[in-house]
Amino acid sequence: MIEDERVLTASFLPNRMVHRDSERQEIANALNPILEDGQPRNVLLYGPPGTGKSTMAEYVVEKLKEHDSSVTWGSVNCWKYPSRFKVYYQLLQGMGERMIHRTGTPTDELVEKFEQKIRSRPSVVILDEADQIEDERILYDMARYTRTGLIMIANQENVFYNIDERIRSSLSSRRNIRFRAYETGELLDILKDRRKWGLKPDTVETSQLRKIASRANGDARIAINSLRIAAEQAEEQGHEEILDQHVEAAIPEAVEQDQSESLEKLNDDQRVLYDIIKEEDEIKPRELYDRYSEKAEEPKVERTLRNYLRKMENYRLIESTGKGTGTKYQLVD
DNA sequence: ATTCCACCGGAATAGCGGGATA
DNA sequence: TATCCCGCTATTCCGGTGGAAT
Repeated sequence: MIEDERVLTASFLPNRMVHRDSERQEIANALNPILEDGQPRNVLLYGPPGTGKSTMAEYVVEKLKEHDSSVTWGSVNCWKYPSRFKVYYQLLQGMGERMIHRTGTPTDELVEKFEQKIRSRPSVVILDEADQIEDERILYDMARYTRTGLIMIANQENVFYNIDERIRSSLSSRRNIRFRAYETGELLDILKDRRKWGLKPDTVETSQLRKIASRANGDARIAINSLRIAAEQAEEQGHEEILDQHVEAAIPEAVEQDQSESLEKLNDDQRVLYDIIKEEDEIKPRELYDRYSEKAEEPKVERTLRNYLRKMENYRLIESTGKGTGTKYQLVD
């Protein structure tokens, strides 16, 4: 039933981006100067998850490379790699630099190596989840390099509200490009595309795709994953085509997989905190600390818990409401 | 209006793991 | 082998903030 599994994953880079023409054009216009020895404008792509931000960033870079094969580029997920060292390490790895040790190497050495790599060449850096960056100098560095286009990706437009004024001004000429949630009809077109290249003919009906599209909440990642899961389940059960029951089961499964990925990134102590908040569905900090100290074998200090909680908020697993003494934590949703 | 308290998060620091060097 | 260096995490200390109580 499945023709090409990769096409049915959200990270697959399609050879055309449906319903994102103006966005693509805007990014290309901002970056094109690097091909003519000029200074590009930096861009910030912002919008909810599953709206094509990361995919579009890579897509535009691909097109630039087709135009000029000397274009070098790197991409980092700043959620997974938030420190200055890790960002440069990832960038260099992506550029084929394998001879770096993870420990013992000073960050400045990585920065220097990176500068050499991109010197006097057109280059692009993609910082995905840019709001998770822990060291502002990264942004400062990136804005400084000549002939280097910077694509930042975040959920919110106001990523740079509480960062240093000097850094903000060096990024001030950036273009903010909004990626809105997909309409159901647009998601349907995306799914049709994936069906064409990913599945054998006549295995899923358009009405079934429409059902997935309407339930995905404008999130293309959820939609595509749902289609894949439905196909996998149908295949597993030896069917020649996807049945409605497969579609029904696949959608919540896709949502759940999305969430459990985040949960896996928590350490034991963070997990304890998460479970307590889940139990209580709304809890004040004092009580949360106390309950945690009882449950954990080797409780961490309060300040550390605050760091954990902030991190978990960034992961969008929990959220806090109110300020000062009125603060309460709860699960997101 | 003033005081009090819970809460937040920045800055400095120690300890750890692990490569590099001599 | 002993020592140095590096990034990272957890910890200590503490000033600032805003809601609640007086």
